[in-house]
Amino acid sequence: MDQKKITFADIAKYTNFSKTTISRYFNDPDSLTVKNQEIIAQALEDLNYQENKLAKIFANGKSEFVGIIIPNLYMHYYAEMLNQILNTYDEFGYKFLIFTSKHDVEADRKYLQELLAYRIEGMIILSHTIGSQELAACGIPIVAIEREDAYINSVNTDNYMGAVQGTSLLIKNHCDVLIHINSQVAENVPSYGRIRGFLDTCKERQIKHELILQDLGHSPQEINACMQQLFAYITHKYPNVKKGLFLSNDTHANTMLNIIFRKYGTLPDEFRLIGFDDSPVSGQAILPISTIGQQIDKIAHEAMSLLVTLMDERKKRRPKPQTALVHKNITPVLIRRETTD
Amino acid sequence: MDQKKITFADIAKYTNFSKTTISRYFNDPDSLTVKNQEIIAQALEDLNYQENKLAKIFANGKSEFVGIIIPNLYMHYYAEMLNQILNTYDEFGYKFLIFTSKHDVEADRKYLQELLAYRIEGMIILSHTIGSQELAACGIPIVAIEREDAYINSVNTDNYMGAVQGTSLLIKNHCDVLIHINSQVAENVPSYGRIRGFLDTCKERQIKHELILQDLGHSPQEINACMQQLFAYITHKYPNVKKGLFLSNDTHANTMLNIIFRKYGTLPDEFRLIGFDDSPVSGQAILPISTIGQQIDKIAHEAMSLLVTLMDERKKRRPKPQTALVHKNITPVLIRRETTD
DNA sequence: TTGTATGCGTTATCAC
DNA sequence: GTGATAACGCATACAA
Repeated sequence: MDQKKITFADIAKYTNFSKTTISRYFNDPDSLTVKNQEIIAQALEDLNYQENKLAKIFANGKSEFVGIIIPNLYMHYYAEMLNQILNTYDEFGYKFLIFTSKHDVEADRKYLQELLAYRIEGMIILSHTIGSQELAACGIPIVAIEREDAYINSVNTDNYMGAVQGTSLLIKNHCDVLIHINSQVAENVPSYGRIRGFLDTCKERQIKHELILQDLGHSPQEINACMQQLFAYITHKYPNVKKGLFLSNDTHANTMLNIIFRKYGTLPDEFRLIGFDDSPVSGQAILPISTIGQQIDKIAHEAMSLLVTLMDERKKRRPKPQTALVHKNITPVLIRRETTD
Repeated sequence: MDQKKITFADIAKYTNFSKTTISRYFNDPDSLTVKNQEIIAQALEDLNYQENKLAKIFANGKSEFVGIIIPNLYMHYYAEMLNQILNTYDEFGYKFLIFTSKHDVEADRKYLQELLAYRIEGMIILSHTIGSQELAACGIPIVAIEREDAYINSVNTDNYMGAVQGTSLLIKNHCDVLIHINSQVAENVPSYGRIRGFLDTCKERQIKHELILQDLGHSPQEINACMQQLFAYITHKYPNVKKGLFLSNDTHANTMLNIIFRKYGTLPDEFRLIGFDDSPVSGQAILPISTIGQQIDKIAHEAMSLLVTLMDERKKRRPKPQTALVHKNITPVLIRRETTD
């Protein structure tokens, strides 16, 4: 097909310029006469030149690569986040080298080394395995999204505010008792804010509430079994009162809704329900589920924007080392659908 | 943090070997004495060496990059496919450079050029915008997944077989009339096989059927409106007979199921329903939906496996140009859940 | 088993 | 405005 690639040397020979001039044509065209620009442009056409970014990177040290380590793409949240991050290419021009975490620190460390070997200029991390202190030691700008971030920058959903909004809505719906169902999240993870937001709001408003923290299973079957059991527990413990259920995410909310709906053929007034994430399932449920919508597009953009700032600083002749960490919060939006009034 | 990077030259100086020997330590360690291996290993530790793959790639011309152009990550099918492709890293070692298509030929051409500039060794394409003839002209191995593939290799779901299985199940369920609802897919796209499979099976089994091909909308609202209208049409046209509905995908099937379920509080015996894809929504529906499961993991693995074979061939001293295109089909699996007997 | 010399395709630093 | 030359960090003949 195409034999050996055309290089600046070929173009230089063809045009009787030097390689330097060809290089300048690409990096500082105005330093050439218009006429010579045209000559070179024509030569590029004639020889069918294809630029070699690897050589360019190698020569100037700017890889324009950003590394990503993300837990999986099975969960819509992560898939959409990656989607939005990839979309920043058109604005910032950085390419992404992506690894999915195997929830195994050693494997992730290997991926990290591989990324570093490719001279990534910065990194966005969503995986939880490697501690932020270890990450900070890499010596490149790093931005975390929804994970422990004690020693690195981060952009997160304002989980606390989201929980306050959701809890407040359930209170406005005149629920007698509020129940928050979640798994046992660590306190240093941003999403722990959902629990704090729920508790604070309930206490402040002096409303009866219960916090249920337990393993909710991983497979659909396990989740279903858990929700089934929790439904039995809740209906037995709180009969004849209006129950406001705040689930940790939309998948759990949907599972719970299905259990209730199958039993009553509707969502009885006795139950109000709210999820978290605004994932597709919340809108496609048998009854569209009210939820807290994370602004994934904004989070992705803020993360890349912050990262680009940090990477740019590092490219300067006398880069100031980053002094204070940045932890940015993005406010979520309450989405009222049919499982709340 | 870390000043300038350690290179082979530094290690060579430190150990009194030559750069060549250091290089060999990495690429052919057995050619060194065990003792010298240890000396170098120690030096690597002492100096905290970090390998530079960019330099390596540049020197030997093997980028170990595979390019991907994929429509989006919003649809679960694409997200999971990308997930599975990324997972092949552990087996094949290729890194991926990924772009999401903007459904704009010019934008996609730009991405393609960018990928080529990074000297990708091969490419997996799921985007539809660029014709396969143009892609074939790139001069690198390319494997298509579920798109027009006249001039390039491909790995696809056996859509025809999937449709045959689904249609047969509906027939086995004693449906009086079979209805396939799909959008107007082009005949040169693999998923058109679903339509052929449906029609052929119905004709062969001499069963009453109807093929509904129309724009089904893109937003959840549009889809819901379409399904609502189709439901009215179907119930009016086929009253008092058992209707077997074969929807083009699980999202559509779920929307239709919700409409039926909200109306009757159950899925009446008069309706049997089957979707396509085995996406999460099919299992999380108010009634778990029967569906045709695409073996995304297998497709991804086959695609990479094929691509690796082609890329390897090209690295040989006298590579044979690929003679015949490979078009591989992966059989889907029928998943019987609660919307069929 | 180890070393020398050269090449990979750009950019960067000086010259002119 | 343009050119010669030296990096950049590693791989690979070819020697020894």
